[in-house]
Amino acid sequence: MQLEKTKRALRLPEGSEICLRGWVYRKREIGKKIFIVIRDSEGILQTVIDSGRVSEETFNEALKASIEASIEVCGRTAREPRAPGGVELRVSKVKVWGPSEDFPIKGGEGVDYLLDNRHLWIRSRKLTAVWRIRHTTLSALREYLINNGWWEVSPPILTQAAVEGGATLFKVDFFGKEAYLSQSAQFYLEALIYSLERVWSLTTSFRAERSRTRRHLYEYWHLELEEAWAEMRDSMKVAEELISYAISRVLDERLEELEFLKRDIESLERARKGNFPSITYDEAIELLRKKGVDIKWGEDLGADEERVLTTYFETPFFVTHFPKKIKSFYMKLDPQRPDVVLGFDLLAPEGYGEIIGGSQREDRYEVLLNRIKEEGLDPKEYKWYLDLRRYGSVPHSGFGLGVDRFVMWIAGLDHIRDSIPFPRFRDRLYP
RNA sequence: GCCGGGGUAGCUCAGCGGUAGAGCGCCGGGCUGUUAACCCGGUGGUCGGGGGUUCAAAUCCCCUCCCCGGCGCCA
Repeated sequence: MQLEKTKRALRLPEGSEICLRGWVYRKREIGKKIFIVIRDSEGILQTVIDSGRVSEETFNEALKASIEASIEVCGRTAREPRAPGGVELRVSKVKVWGPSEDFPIKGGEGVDYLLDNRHLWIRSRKLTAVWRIRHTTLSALREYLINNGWWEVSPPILTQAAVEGGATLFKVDFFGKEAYLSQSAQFYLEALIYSLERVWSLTTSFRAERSRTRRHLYEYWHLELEEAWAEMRDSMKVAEELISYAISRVLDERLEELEFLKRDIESLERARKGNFPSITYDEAIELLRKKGVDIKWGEDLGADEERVLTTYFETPFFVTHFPKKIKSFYMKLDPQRPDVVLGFDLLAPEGYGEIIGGSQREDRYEVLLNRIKEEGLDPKEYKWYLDLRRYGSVPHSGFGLGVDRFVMWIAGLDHIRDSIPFPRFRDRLYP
């Protein structure tokens, strides 16, 4: 008999003889019949073991198949309106591969308990749907870049210095020297454009900031890219195409999973079309004041401000030209207005907030050196980074995408922890 | 780091000075079409930890640990 997957089995002709391998998702014993709903990587399917039609030995084997036991069942498919999905498997043979002790997750458990049992909870149907959406998202992001002439490179994770400030780095012992886990590959990508011009990397980034929000991880997946000869607007165009392409692929390939998660598709359908609006920081301040928000020019946009701005747009939108005081030293100053930088954020709608941060980089040696000094940083720490402006500097721009946040928005999750199988956040290191 | 909420049975919670409770789970029994099956019976506790007040503390006070939500930081 043919080994099948649950999802395919639903579409086979009635009476097909097949075997299924999977895990016991639900089990109901009614008198002389046992209903076992089997779960595999594709979905679920109800199976029936009827004591009148199988040997006593087979029936007893089915009795042993407790929740989450791994089993193999063989039988004949049958249309059955009473079964979920309209098809069930009438079983002739049962084999328990790995029995299961009393499974700790029954339904109704709290957040803390589920996180302590994350290694078991990740097999839930909800999280499985997220993993599938995450896979397609990652695959689409890569595909876009590969098909559009971007070179994938591999920057280091162990680094010597900070990209932005030093307070938020995880320190590790590098044989007696202090080393840090990378919080961004940006500087390394900037170095690599002199060889490959358009480069990207997908790595974990680390931020040792004790965040208490639903949008922060200490260890997160960071897609970064950097392009030579590109101005800020060029980079924004790439961001828009990249995001809308990935959303489009997820809508095409993961509709079932989005529906299972009860995701409202409307917002994604609008985003797949691109054409993200763009406003300047100045315009953002103006819009906020119109809505009665008390904010002065020069103040950073916080969560409350982002929420208000979101009400103006139904797609992701850009905010550009921030005051230089609230942004990093490496962002290029606007030649027309040296009090603002050529930086941009991309904010997702529905309250999901910033998913991309990028900028044109300062490519003039003297200006960059002065900016480093202005920020009270030590130029010696940035020696090699400054060198890049001494040997054939070019205008260049780039950005970083928070992959987990992006997945969180696509899947409509209410917490970033569920966008990744084993989240590192708060004080959680187990499992 | 700051503000707020909370730790009581395996799980979710009620009880808030006077003999520790419910639902679910689990175990046993019944049932040949269940959908988180149902019905009957059974099982279940350092009331997060330490100290104090009191005749008496899960309950009041102090210290401490842990969890959740929000802000800040950002992606």
